[in-house]
Amino acid sequence: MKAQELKKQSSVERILSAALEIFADSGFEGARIDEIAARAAVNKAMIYYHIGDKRALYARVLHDVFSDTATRLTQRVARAQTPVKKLKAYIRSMAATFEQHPLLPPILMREFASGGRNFPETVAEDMLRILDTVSSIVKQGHKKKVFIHVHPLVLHLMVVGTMTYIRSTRPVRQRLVDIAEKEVLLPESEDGSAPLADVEKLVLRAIKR
Amino acid sequence: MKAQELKKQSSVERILSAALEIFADSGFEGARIDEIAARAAVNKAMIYYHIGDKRALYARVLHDVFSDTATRLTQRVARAQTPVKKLKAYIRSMAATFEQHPLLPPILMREFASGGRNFPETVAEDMLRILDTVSSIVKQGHKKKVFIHVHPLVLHLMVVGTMTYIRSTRPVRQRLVDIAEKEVLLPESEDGSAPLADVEKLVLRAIKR
DNA sequence: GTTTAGTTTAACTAAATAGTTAAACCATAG
DNA sequence: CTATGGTTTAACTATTTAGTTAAACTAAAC
Repeated sequence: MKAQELKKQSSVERILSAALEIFADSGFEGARIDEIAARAAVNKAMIYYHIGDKRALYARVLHDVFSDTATRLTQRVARAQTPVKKLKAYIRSMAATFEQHPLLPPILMREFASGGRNFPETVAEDMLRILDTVSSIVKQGHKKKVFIHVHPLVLHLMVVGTMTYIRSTRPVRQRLVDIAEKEVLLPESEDGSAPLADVEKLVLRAIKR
Repeated sequence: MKAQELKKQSSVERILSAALEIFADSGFEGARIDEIAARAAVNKAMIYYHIGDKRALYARVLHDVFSDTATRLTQRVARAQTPVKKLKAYIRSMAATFEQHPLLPPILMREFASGGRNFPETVAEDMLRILDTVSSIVKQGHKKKVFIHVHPLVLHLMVVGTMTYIRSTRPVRQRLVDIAEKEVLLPESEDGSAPLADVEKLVLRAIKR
């Protein structure tokens, strides 16, 4: 690859990385283009030159973060044989997504709080595919008398809600520790994975017959 | 009460109500003082005169919304006798809070996404009291061999996460319906309460021995 | 009717903000 | 070395935004 292309790619990657962090931290409206440029160590005109305006930048960031989430989840679930295994595959796939994109939870939360008005269309379609998958798992499991009857949406929101809250509330909880020494932090090395094992265990117990 | 005081109170109430809606919809940074004033049908200088700057307004709104949440929850739980009844009391009290303050979920989600940097100190203290209560319920239940061992924080985030997601994702889900006729809306009359019955049932099943 | 204190307003200020532009710079081709 | 196209930059523009102020208005006290 030409040095010039590498140079461009480096700039674009730094811009996207900085944008993701700042959109996650401040939301679309609260994010400042100058701040993104400063964090990417580029002149802000480069953002407009390489990517586009603020909204185009945001859409690009969301696209990158959501990229293949639904596809990977549905494929992983398809490979599992039994409803219980499918459910575990679904939960683990969601957990892997958040593991790979730790800044996704705050972005999801803000978008949900805003009615998803900044979501690209592809993200909406991906959500439908994921819900279809969850619906299929739950219905199969109920049919085989392995799961109780549960609304797939409630189950999905329980899984996503719990995982994103565990991840996103950590700074707030750290603040609580500064107020009073309390069990509000989960073990450091586990905030990414072990609580998600808890989530899997609790969810399975919730719906298994 | 004097007519002048009534007039003032009316203005202040309209300002606070408009501010709550707009802070819920756009967050602290995304909210516009001119928009809040327009919605309250007041000149924006009145906001500064009666309440203060943007941050003071936000703190006031949060204070009003969080008002007594922790107190009412701890009192309600204290009145229950058994761990199972205490757990139900806790879940129902959270549900009642969100029922009474439907704009609280999006505000909570944004604040958590922002590390709670705009939370007043009293809110942080209230969260600790709530977590203490949940911890006590879970420990008593485990001691009496009614509940499995579960980290109280994970349980609490599961309850709050599920409830706030159910409430806050409704506009996004409505948009999904516009894309494809799918079961992504919960029954209209139930979006406030029946899913919360589901949450109670699922949570109980998750941790009961 | 006058005075007073509180409420409300139009107009304003200073700073912040997204976005643009012409020019400088740089790597590559010839 | 020169020309070219792409990248980067400093400076800029227009608009938005939070916050302020002096004056007008209003209700109540005297």
